[in-house]
Amino acid sequence: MPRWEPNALERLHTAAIELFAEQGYDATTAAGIAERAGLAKSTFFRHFPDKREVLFFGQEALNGLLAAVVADAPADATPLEAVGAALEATGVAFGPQRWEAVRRRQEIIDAHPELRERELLKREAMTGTMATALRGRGVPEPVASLAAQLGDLALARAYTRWLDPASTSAFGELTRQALDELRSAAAALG
Amino acid sequence: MPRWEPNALERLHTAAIELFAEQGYDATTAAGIAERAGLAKSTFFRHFPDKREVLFFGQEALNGLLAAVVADAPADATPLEAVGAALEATGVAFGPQRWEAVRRRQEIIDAHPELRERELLKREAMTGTMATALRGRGVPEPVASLAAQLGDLALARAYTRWLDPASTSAFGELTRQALDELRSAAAALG
DNA sequence: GTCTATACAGTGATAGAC
DNA sequence: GTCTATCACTGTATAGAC
Repeated sequence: MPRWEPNALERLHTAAIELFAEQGYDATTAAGIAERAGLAKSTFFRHFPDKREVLFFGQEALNGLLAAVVADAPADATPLEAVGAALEATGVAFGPQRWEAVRRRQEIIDAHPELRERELLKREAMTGTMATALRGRGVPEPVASLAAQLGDLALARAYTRWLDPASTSAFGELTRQALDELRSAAAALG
Repeated sequence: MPRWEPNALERLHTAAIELFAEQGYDATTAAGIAERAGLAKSTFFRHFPDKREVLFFGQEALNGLLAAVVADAPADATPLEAVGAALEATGVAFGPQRWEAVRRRQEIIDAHPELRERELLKREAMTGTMATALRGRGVPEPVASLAAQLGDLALARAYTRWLDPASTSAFGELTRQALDELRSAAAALG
């Protein structure tokens, strides 16, 4: 029997979500999260570089997924088709049963500029990942960056629609639709 | 004669730049900046909401400029033409005599993730400003957001080139060139 | 209306022990 | 990998000086 319970990281994540819901983000301290998880404050900071990061748990995995899907797209796929495949793949994180949790999390982020900042950094990382993967496919600049940016914008628009209580479409359908709209708009721009 | 020296805000800004150059960003405290400026720590936080913000002094003015130029573009200008005019207008902040200061500032930002975050937030604000101004011209979504994003990407690419010591072009020329490249790439995407 | 003084909660880092 | 303990610094709040 170990001297401490395993899965400290996940317990901290869960405890944080609970406390944010109960007390709000600001009123919740890192020490309080650790306590709820049965750990010490310093243990929190060992697992998460700062308090904000606990809300972006799992983002790195999503990044790896994006890179893999873009890289593994058919050789004759256009840049936008490869990006579209990547966006659809992110749907694994946005099943119907996760809607409520995702919505609550996003409300917290939207209400706190410091969390908006962190979110933008994560989005930039995702966009950069897609651009790099596209260049790995031989797509030249500035096409790679542009396609990745279009993907980022499409993902953001799909995400917003998915969170809209009035919407009923699956996430994959929304990303496809958003990217289509943007491709048409791009073609009409110049 | 006033009981205190005027321009506290600018003095703080100048002192901060100096100390960042001398000691690095991390080793410089808000109290140290205030002391160098002949002020108290609490006065620093009266002028800047946090330590990072001292490096983004004047960003709001640039935002207002973007909005005005997009709004005042000729009635028959396309969305990208309006955006192009806005990007060229930002050139006032990037004259040759400011190159060294801008370069030093950017080196500090690039070396500190927390400053990268703040930079992304400012960029998003600029992009949002342009998109809103375009909608004000009657440009529908998602064209307005797309054009603004293209502008953001063009600005970023022009900025990077302008900071490249090997480059000699004026900022306005670089923005025009970057936006042209992106328009071509967008047309070729789908 | 701008600055100062002081006290305070919380973050995040660090060092040493189990 | 975790704990305790300590610490500098950030950022807020308050009350007051000029």
